[in-house]
Amino acid sequence: MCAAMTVDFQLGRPLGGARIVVAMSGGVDSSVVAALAARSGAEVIGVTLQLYDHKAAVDRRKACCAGQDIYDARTVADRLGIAHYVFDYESRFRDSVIDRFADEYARGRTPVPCIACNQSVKFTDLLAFARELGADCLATGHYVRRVAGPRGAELHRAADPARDQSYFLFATTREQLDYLRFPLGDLPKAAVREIARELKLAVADKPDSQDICFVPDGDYAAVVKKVRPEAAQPGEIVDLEGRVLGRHQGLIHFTVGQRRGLEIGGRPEPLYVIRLEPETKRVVAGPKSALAVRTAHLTGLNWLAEDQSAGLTAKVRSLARPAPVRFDGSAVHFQEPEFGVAPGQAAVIYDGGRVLGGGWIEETVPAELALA
RNA sequence: UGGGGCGUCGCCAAGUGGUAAGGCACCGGUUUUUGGUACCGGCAUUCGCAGGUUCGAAUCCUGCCGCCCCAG
Repeated sequence: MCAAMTVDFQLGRPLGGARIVVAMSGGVDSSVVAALAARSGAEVIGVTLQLYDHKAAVDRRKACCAGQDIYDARTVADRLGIAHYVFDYESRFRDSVIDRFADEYARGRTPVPCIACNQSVKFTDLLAFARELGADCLATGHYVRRVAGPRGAELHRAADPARDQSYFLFATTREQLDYLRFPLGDLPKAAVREIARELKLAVADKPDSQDICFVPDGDYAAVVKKVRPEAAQPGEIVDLEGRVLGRHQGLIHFTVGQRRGLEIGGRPEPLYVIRLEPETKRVVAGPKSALAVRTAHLTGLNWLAEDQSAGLTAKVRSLARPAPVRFDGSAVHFQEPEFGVAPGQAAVIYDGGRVLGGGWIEETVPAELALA
């Protein structure tokens, strides 16, 4: 058995009498968390949430929390000999995640449903439920580190930078973080799969989840259209001077920074979506240089640290390398122009590996204007 | 129906006798618990059409068709 088989659940007391609730999605990661918890000696309760109609997603093996995944989670729980509950959170998920997702697109913004889901369904509803069960903590399979600091729990990037999911957790409150545990934050993905194989978990070789879990076939626009039919109005594609370049089949198909899908050729440089204008239904397109952004104004700020001093970095998308920024209390100012910063996305602020907090991007200031 | 110019992939465009560059668009893949970006790969046996010259033509000649400009 490898050393990783033992993890610290940071409970500050013997695990013998402890109770841990594990959020089990049916994937490898949360299955391994459940396994590690079961090994710790604590009483473990696995909980799986049914989030959307699994009939529509029956073939979505890569997604999470539909029929097959619930079955997988149960199978793992049975193998581990832990209790397992499945709860129907469909309506809650629809209200707080899917509808919000559609509303944002209808407003010409680009939502991050995974953050909305963590904020509401997972870290509010499920967390409250875990408390009701008398659990000492709620453990999840997120790749992020919870570090006990001098002033309480801190949120840090995962040890494996390629897997880090801290971007999706910026909105976690201190109170939630206090109760949450992320046993995988120190492990490389390969080690997690290794553990799953050693324990002969049926999900050991299950593909990683990707894309938006409730969107079949990657066609998110179809979901938006279904929820907000009026959001699919066609309109004009114009250049920065307002000249009409073409037409589009609805703002919901576009996001700031997007290149493909405009279907406008015959020019020397690629064309990118510079901004969306929901009032006029116009997509404004331009050269890459017009995407350069110097400042992003944030709303819905959440802070996990007291200190917001200089020397910070920020990410405006999960996969980006953190970029040096200055934060003035409501906006981040990029040292170097940042490209493809879309309203509706999150800006997450770091101090080295630690997540200090972040907010939702309300609007951005083009680099050219910022210089003026 | 005088003169001139042009017609090469969906768009722009190299190539003027030696066997079809490139860009944009599009398609596919890689990456990825958001959207997107980026990267990699694919994409005209054929050059308005029909003949002719030539070992060989998109490139030369002839005719036709179409478009543009200047004159009328």
